[in-house]
Order: sequence, then structure tokens, then C-alpha cells
Amino acid sequence: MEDTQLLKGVLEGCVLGIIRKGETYGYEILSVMEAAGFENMAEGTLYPVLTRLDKKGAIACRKEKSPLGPIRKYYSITAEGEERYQEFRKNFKQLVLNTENILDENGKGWLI
Amino acid sequence: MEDTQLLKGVLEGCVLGIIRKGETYGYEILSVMEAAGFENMAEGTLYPVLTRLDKKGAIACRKEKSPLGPIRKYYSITAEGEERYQEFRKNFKQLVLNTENILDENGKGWLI
DNA sequence: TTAACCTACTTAGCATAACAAAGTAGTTGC
DNA sequence: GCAACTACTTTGTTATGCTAAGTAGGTTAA
Repeated sequence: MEDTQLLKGVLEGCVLGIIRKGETYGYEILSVMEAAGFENMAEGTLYPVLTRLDKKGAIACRKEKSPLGPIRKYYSITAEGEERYQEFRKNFKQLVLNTENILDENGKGWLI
Repeated sequence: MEDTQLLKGVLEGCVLGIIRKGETYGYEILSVMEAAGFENMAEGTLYPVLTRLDKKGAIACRKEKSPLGPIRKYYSITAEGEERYQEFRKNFKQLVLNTENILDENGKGWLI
């Protein structure tokens, strides 16, 4: 990412957003993020997020052998995590609206 | 703000966005931010942003007596700052699109 | 067989930036 | 005098993304 600070807070919400669509593991999340446009996501960035979410009880973990590599840690969302996700969604939307209020020059709509 | 981390990176861009509309000072920027929806912005958050932007050469500073209080520091945007602002705008738009890619459930549009 | 290259997770140390809390000061009005 | 508003400063704390390195299992081809 060009502006690393912009990612703060958004990353955790996005990871929750991916996991809640179905059980998945770190390496796969990484590729989903990249496909969504988050380029050059570092592994050292993502894995600590997963550990953090796990500690907070927002996701649950299950280990399973991979057919083509070392063991995988599969994550699924918890009720607590779903709640946290909805909260993030609300906050993010508010942030975008607020920012639009300020950046918008002609009051016509969204960015250029 | 509820989710303080979300502000990171956005704040600086917003402040630039406000200053580029016309010379202004900290206390006034604070009220514009609040009017735009950024509630409870702490002064201890904003003023360091201004100092930072000034150090980077993104804004220029001029002191002037206030008609009803201590001295004001008026800021205006520089060419360097305008460049930085356009960069932020681009990055923020990209971030919103990427996040939308992930959070969007029905592919219909933006959030609920 | 060994080197290269995927897959997959871990960890240590650093930098950034928002916040809380407190302080300093000028002005106005009770 | 003192409260309330204006206006800027500073110190210390915390969260979190990044770099850079490491560990390990599997496959493929020189």
C-alpha cells in the first residue's frame, strides 16, 4: 500500500468481513485481500491481526493438515465477531460520509 | 470517535482538504471537522497534525492577532500540499473501493 | 540430491499517529 | 475575582501496520 496509515482499523474489519463469509485460513485471506485491491499485503501484517482477533474472541481457530504444505489454521467468525463486524461497518460508513463532506467540492457525489 | 484507528491517515487528508478551500486556523478547522461529522475531535489531536503538515512543507503559517482571544496561526496550502492532497484523495478512493469489494454482500452498491 | 519455488505460519523490533490530560494565555461579562 | 470562551502547546500512552527475518512441508526439475 502507498499510504499505510489509511489501512489502520480497516484491515481488521476487512479480515472479519472475509472470514464471516466462510471458514478460511491466513494464506487464503491474503489472496482475497489482494484480489480486492489491497496489493502487497505483508504476511507479517495479516497474521498478527488473526492472532489478535482470536485473542479477543472474535474468531475461532481449528488446525488442519494442508494437502500441499504445512498445517493450516482455519478461522471462523463467532457471535462476538459478527457484532464487532457490524460495528466496524457502521463506523466505516460514517467515516466515508464525513470525509466525503469535507473532500467533496461540488456537492454532487463521490470523488471526481 | 468510536473507532479511533479508522481516523489514521484520513485526518491529515481532511485537514488539507479544509485548508485548501481557504486560509484558516486550528480552532476553526476543529469546528469544520465537527460540522462534517467528526465528533469530539480533541485539540491534542488536531494541532500536532498542523505542526506536522507545516514541517513537511504542505502548508504555510502566518500569525495574526485574534479579535477575541489569543493569537491565531493562519494556515494556507502550498503547491507541495496540493500535490499531497490529490495523492490522498486517490488513495482514499482506492481504499473505499477495495473495502467495498470485501464488505459488499450483494454486489449492488454501498453499505446496507 | 539439491536447489528452487510454492505453500503456510511466526516473531522481533520499529515507526506512525490519535488520544487523554494537563497547561498557558488573551478576552469578555457577571 | 472568576467563569467561560477562544486559541495553541506538550507529555506520555497505546494501537497497529511494516520490515525482515525465520521455520517448515511439499513439488519439480537440473
